[in-house]
Amino acid sequence: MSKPSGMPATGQRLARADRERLMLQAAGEAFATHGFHGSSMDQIARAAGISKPMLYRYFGSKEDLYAAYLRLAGHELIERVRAPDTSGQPPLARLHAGLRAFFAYVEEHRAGWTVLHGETTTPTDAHIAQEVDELRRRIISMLTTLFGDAAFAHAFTGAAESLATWWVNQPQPSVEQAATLLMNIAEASATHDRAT
Amino acid sequence: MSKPSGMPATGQRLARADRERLMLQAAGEAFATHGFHGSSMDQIARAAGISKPMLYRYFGSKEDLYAAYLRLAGHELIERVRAPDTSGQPPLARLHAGLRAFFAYVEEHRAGWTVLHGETTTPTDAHIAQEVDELRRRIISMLTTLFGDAAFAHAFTGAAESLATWWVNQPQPSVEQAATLLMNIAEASATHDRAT
Amino acid sequence: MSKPSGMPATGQRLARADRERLMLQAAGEAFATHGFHGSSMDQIARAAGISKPMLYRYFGSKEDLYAAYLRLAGHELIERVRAPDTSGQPPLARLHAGLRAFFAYVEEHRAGWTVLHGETTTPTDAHIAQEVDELRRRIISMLTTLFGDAAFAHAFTGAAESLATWWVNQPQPSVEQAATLLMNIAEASATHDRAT
Amino acid sequence: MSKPSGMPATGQRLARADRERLMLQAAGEAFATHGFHGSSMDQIARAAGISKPMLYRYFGSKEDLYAAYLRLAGHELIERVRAPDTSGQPPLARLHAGLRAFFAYVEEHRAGWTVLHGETTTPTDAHIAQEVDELRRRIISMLTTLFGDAAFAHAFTGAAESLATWWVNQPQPSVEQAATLLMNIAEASATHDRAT
DNA sequence: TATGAATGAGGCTTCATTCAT
DNA sequence: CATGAATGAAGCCTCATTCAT
Repeated sequence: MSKPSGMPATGQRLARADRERLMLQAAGEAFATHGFHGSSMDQIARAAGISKPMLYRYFGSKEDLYAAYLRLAGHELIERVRAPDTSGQPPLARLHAGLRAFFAYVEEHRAGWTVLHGETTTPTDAHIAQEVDELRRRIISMLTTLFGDAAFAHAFTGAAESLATWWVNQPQPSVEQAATLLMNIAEASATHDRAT
Repeated sequence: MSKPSGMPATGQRLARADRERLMLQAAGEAFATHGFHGSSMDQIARAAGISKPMLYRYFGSKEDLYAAYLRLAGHELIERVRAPDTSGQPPLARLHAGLRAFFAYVEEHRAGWTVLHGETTTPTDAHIAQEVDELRRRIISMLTTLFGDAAFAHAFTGAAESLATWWVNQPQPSVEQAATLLMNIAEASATHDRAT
Repeated sequence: MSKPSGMPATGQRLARADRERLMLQAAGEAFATHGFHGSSMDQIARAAGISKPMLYRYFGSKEDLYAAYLRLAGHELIERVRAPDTSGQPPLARLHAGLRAFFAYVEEHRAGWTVLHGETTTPTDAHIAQEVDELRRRIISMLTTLFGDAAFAHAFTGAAESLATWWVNQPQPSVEQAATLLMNIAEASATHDRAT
Repeated sequence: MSKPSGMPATGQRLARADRERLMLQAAGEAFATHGFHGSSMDQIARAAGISKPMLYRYFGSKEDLYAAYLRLAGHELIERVRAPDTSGQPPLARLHAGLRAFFAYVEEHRAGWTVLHGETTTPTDAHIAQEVDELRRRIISMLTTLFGDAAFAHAFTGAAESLATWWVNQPQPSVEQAATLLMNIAEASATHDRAT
């Protein structure tokens, strides 16, 4: 019952939360690397160091496991983007902070981003696609308000996504540079629009 | 073997090219709708109105069929983008023409675009991913030359892709508007850069 | 390779009907011996000398295979009982003929009878139970008309079933004796009832 | 271990016998409702309000649990049939009493009867089948002695079983009527036989 | 004692792929 | 050339059974 302190049991018994985290991480890695269909429950279980039935006990089915991972990644991304306290700052400053947070998330959770992004373009499950779409829509909706143009919001989002995916594989990715690049687009367009 | 001219035989014998086109179209439709793993050779064969062994005789394997479709779509896209004779015009005018051609392609070949775009983010096969990447790289490389900035080129490409995917599902998509939006970004950024 | 004559191909290719018959026979043997849950599709396929996917191509699922076998057995039983031309004969004579036919069927198709009888008392599938029940109900309904007593009809049916199941395992089962025994019950009861 | 008297402890500790009874009842309900294969140890444990390892500690395995329940039901049935003191009465009077007791048992222990009857036709386990057969054989043997005809004894037993199973689902089942019906068969046959 | 947590083994099902006609 | 028929391999999922607390 009592454990040394702070650390999960060394044996096979882990606290539910720890186990779950482990499984999700293994699953995420697999999904990001081989895609949903390319990952087998056997592989994932082995990678997580547990047996298949555990996956089913915790998540119910392969699709549910996928959904759980996607939801986790989505929440983490949102958490991250929301974290910086930008209340009271002008819109573009808030955008800048959001972009920095976004790129930071992508850098730290490459698997999460890969799966999220993949789901955006090649939905695996209708039920899930909706949820991911919802996430993306929320972001785009915010940008639409900011820019006053839905089409531009979509373009801008795509720019961020594409840039993130490429940039994270660069030798020396710098969050600041990526964010700044997008800020330039945002500002320039704003200026341009006003000018036109 | 070869037929006199123009019209295919009325019987079962179709010119190899015609038959191939048929299969590829059916395959593309399936891949775009259900994804690679969601499409079975049985379905595709039935949709193409031929038997499964035919598919194998013509394409060798499911992955090769997929690759063939991808290559076809890629070629058509490139053809399209290259078609307008813009020699002698200034770079931005050429870009504008290219964007118009790109959006026109997406509008006309939704399946092709869906598969191409999907493959961009969720590679099905390492071997194939490379080829699609090659295609994308060529485009991005052109843009890099044009803009003088690889990162911006990636962002711009993502903007175009994302915009295309969203825009093609709009009630009244207008090629001109979409192209113009992106031109604004390109010009604004150019201006902005110079200003900064 | 070459076939004697009049006989289906000795190789792997059999006419659909022949194959189907073979599979059903193997399945019936298995179901009768180990029950539905005790029989695996692997076993059945092996016993039928074919591969598992064939079973699925022909029958769709394990339950459907079971249903198909049950239906076949049921039809054969009914065919058999209906076969003797007893039109114009008195009811008891017709009953006698029916009983003879029933026992003959049980003797010749032990597996079929075992599965049919088993399904009567321990339904495997609700959907199927209904069908088998329907069969039994038809028989009981006829007997009810004949005897003018539903309860007696049920008792009589049970007597026949139980007798059949036991009798078929006797060293020298004689259809005639079994049928006669039941006729005695039928006649005696009729007599008795009238007397009471 | 043993508790002072009469009432079980209020805590978790139940007398072994009580606990066992509880488990067997839950198991019987499950087996009667979903069959042997349709009942999972998880379900049974949950229904009994205890944990799975308890089931294993008490009964060893699923089959043993099943066997235990079958044995219990068998014993209860026999107890019941033997209970009426019919010593010194004529054989048919004893038969009548036995039938009444049998139908009463079926009415009160539907689950027990369902499982017993099911096992008669679709044996779950060879080892168990033998035991149930033994039970049935004892009854049939008695009847054989009574009627002087093994075949008739089997038929009669089947009649009783079938009648019982049907009759217990009737709106107003009456033990007396069911028993009387079978007595008629018995007497009539006796009369008939003598007459023939 | 009593249990939540964990697993080995096996079953159903589906494909991509290939014979044999 | 064209195809219906056939299969090996693999994946998802469940369950009886057992640790380790």
